[in-house]
Amino acid sequence: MNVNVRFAPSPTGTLHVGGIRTALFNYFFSESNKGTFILRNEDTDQARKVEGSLEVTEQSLKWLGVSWDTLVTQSERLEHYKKYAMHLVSDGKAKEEEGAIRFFVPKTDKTSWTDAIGNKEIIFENKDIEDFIILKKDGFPTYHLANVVDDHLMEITHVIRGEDWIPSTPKHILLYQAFEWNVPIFAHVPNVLGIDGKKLSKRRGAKSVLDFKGEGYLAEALLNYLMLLGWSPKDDREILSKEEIIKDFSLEKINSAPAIFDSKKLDWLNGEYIRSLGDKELGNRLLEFDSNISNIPNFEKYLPLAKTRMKTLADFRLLVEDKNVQLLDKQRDLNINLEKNYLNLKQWTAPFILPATFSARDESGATTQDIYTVLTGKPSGLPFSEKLEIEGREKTLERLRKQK
RNA sequence: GGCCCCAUCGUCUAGUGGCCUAGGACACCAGAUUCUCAUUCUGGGAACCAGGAUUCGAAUUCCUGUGGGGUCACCA
Repeated sequence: MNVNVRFAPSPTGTLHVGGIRTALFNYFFSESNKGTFILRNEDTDQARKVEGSLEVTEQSLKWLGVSWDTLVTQSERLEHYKKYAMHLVSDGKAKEEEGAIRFFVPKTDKTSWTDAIGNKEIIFENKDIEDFIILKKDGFPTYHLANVVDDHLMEITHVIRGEDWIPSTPKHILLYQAFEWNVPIFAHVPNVLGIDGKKLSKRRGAKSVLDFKGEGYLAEALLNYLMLLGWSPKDDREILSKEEIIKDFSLEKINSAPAIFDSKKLDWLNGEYIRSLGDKELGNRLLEFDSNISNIPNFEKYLPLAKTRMKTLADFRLLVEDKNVQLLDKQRDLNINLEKNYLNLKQWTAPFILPATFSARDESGATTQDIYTVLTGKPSGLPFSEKLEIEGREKTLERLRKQK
């Protein structure tokens, strides 16, 4: 199958996860059919344009490992839109109106198409569709015109976009028919909803893709999670690499119902990906995420201990760093006993630290959680014997003395 | 409100007339392992929106209702 697809964001803000999922569907559809993938910057709205939006989109895509074949910008293609708009005018299908050009919808008949999502026919009565502007008086095209002209010129075979475009699809089809062009296949993918059940939007606090990066999510985990939202492989697999998705991807397997974004499952997946990383690789990812982590002495030694306890890369620092708290009486006793036992310890290694710590605990009538509180300021954390071995005797004793 | 889309456990989903007393995953609960917390392992509760119709048989097909969502710009 010959496949050409495009992802066409407008540069009016940062790309959130709903938008990126549409990009992902385009990308994987193109990849699995060895097609081409165009990134099209739809900057035809002068007023709403936000500087830097395209760059953020590119960064987001790159971070996720999504590549595109060409980048085109609509504001550089104004003459095309104008030319085709004038065609319509001279054919009597559109008319100049106060400096703008309006397309006339034939009010009889119906317009329909078979949508690839759910393989269903969607029908609109033409009388319900209003005449619409195709070229604005500032000389820029509206989405409808620019989209149809570009999709035709770029030989787009499959238009994969959000389902909020369904109501304007008949307008686009009417335009294709007016130009006597072939109509591409439409695949309207359901929206991603927030926990409130409403469409994700920046206004309602939808996070951008780069926000997830900043919070310590792994690109492959986010990508995996997003693909599971509304799409599923043939079997029960949940953890899928890019290659596996490319192998399995098809439009037919996209669900026709909207999906709610559930961060709990993302957290789980991210943890799974973190645990699957080798220590060295995890260390590199941590440094990329936060270069200050290199200031933690022997930070790489904590990796095997922290790995099973992390949901995001940001958790590492939280796990390793200690806190200061006010001790209870029995914890104060424990503190004293620990200092005594540690001073006399023959060897500062985990197998020695462990029994010495427990005997101090028993002498002071404390609990194991008290040990963690005294040693780290937190009721739980990395296994103390190994953690203390890494930190060294001096640092440990210093803490015990200070909080006496 | 008009038009359009959608409807399986709390969430993501499998399921395209009999394999379904509905499967998997997350989350949740319980137990095991464990130096805490996690990880890991085992087990558990949890769903076909409602009502009609078609059929020997319906989660799967068709109607109606209800609910949710989207869209109604010289914005995309």
